[in-house]
Amino acid sequence: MPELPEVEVTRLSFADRIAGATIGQVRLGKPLRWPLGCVPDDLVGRSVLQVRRRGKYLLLDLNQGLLLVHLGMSGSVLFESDVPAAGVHDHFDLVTSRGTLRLHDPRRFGAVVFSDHETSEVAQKLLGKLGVEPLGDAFDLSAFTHALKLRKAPIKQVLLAGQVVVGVGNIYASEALFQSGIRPSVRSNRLSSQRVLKLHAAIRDVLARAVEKGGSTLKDFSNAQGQSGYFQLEAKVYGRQGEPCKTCSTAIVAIRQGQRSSFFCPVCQRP
DNA sequence: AAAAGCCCCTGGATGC
DNA sequence: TGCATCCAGGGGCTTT
Repeated sequence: MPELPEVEVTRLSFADRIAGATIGQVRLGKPLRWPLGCVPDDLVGRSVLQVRRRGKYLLLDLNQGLLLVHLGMSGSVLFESDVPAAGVHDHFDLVTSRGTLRLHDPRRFGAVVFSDHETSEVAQKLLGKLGVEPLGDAFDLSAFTHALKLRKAPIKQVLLAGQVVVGVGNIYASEALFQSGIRPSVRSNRLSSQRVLKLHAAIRDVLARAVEKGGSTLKDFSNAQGQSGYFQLEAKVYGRQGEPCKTCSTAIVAIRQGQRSSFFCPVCQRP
């Protein structure tokens, strides 16, 4: 499932190659989560300046306006000079002078949205409430500590909500909490400053290592060159319920939190 | 304002 | 073999 590392790995795998490309044609498949927000032909002739990332969104800056691309649950992007004929799950093709950018998304929770400006209403609706970038300088310990003090929900759900810190989805929230020895059910405002310190470091460490490994390919994630990631091989708790903890051999436990599964070691992660 | 629950979607696993 | 059911979860939306 694309979280920050998968989106960043995707970005890195095509940003340089698409920069400077001119859009020649746009093809739409089945509807995605939201409509494109402009007539496809309006994009023809514009050029792609650069590709940025905000949380789990890819931002394609055009010489006029920008495209916000979200991979949802099952999305992946391909950017090649020659792409095969569109399949039933290929819902967006941006044909450019340097290759075709294709969004493949079986479950169609993903989206491609055009906006005149990053500060426009449509863009702010998607980006406006996002928390800080965990791999950036703005993710500092004191602000993180303060933000967690203001929340009473379980820490796992506070991380997933993305209003304090972005990009941490179900896999990396479980892994970061394991690495910092915190049980997912602990209330955010009850965490000691010592534990917040560990969690802060663990989030950065887990996400950065996942980017280095090319992300996690649980099912079918691949980058824009079709390459899989390998971080799933390093998962300590995610998807390992009943299996022995790699640190203490205790069976990993799965619980439900907010319609999502959480995984933890009952010995290594204390309430 | 925060928190909790609902819903969108399809493929794969499971059960009868 | 076939069919029904459940589950995966990002995240915006609505309700509490």
